[in-house]
Amino acid sequence: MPRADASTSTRSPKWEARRDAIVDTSARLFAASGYHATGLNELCDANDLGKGALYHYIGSKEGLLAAIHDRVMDEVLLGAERVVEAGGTPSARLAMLGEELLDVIHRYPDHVWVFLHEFPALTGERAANFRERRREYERHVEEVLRAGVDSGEFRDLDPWLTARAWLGMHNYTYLWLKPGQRLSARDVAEPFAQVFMDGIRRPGG
Amino acid sequence: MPRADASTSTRSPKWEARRDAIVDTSARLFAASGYHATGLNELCDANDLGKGALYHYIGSKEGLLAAIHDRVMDEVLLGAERVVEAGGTPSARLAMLGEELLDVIHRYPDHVWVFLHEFPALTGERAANFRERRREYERHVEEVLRAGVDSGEFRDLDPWLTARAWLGMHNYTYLWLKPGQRLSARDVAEPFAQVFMDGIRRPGG
DNA sequence: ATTCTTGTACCGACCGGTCAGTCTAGGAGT
DNA sequence: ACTCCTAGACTGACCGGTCGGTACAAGAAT
Repeated sequence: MPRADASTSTRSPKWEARRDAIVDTSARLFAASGYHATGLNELCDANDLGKGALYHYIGSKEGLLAAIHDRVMDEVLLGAERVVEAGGTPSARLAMLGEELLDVIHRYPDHVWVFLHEFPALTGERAANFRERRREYERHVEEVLRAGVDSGEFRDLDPWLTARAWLGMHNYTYLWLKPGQRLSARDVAEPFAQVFMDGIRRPGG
Repeated sequence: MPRADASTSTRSPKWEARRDAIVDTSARLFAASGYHATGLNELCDANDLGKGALYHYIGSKEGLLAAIHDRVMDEVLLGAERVVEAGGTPSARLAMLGEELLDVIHRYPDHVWVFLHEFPALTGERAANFRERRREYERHVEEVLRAGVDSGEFRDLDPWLTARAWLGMHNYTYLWLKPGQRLSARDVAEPFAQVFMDGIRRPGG
């Protein structure tokens, strides 16, 4: 639940800012060509840095990939926590969860693209950490669905399976939901919520 | 609409069969480690072939990737055509479309994984061909939704956006829908159809 | 004021290794 | 004898990553 590396940072704010910029720029390259297909030299060119300087900031290529993942997961889990704090009926919470998720996808299209395509490239502890945070988010969704079934607001559905349907519907927008396009995050979140909510509400509700 | 290379094949049936086997085996490797991360030598080992023999069948690494894509798209479009031939109400057609799609994902989990993760690695004509066939399938979905709106069976929704919701919900199952697991394609298709259909049906229908 | 010290930011040549793909030579089937 | 198929040595490019060293700014010591 805390941020990726939190307060253990021993670096200057300037260093952190530069690193963040590198992460963002690199996410764009990875999204455009893929993680393995993007070479260190391309990353250096795009960031206006030599290899030595780049490694001064990122440690390793996989560290850079992990930083991109962390950025997305930080935002997504923060959104989920806001939903928990806001409370409300299961329907309201599910709708807000959708808004928050689509907002992240809309604001970080490159990071999300990389995360959905390249997560298998993470290894060891980094892979385990990522999987755990992803599962944590999925549990939030399942929890809301379970609450709705228990309260009778939703019909008697399988929370796990229904969560997968919900996640697919929303995550898959990474292919076409981009800033500066026709549709905003809210333009999509609303009709999606309407379809999904009508689809799972108890008929007599 | 026709198969990928159709009758232009000048090769023997034995050659075709061997090639198909290579495509299937390689799809497994690509799905496990990624296209760029899987080397030619690994492909040779897995297929029990030297580099010369492998290239006799695949032409190039990207040709192999394209063959995996074609296999999926052949099946998916074939399913869509069966739906068109079967006819029926928009609801019935959409449900059948879902069954067919999940059946392909369930039967070709590796191919689908590769296709959803690595399609940006296709270049030139191969990329254009793939995009066209993908769009063709998406148009099938939009068409059914439009028909449902026109007939009054579905409420007045945006066919394009709703098709994306439907596609996401179904395609995203590639992450967990595998043969030999708890859930069959039909086990998933049915509840998915129920959620989606209730979500888009006209209230008074 | 001036030298010295320290640490951060940075460069790019260079390392061993691996990549996709080619080529030569020959075995197997007809 | 001819075609089809196959192995694996080989090529040149490129890979991720390291390393020796430079530039510079901020203190500290004189």
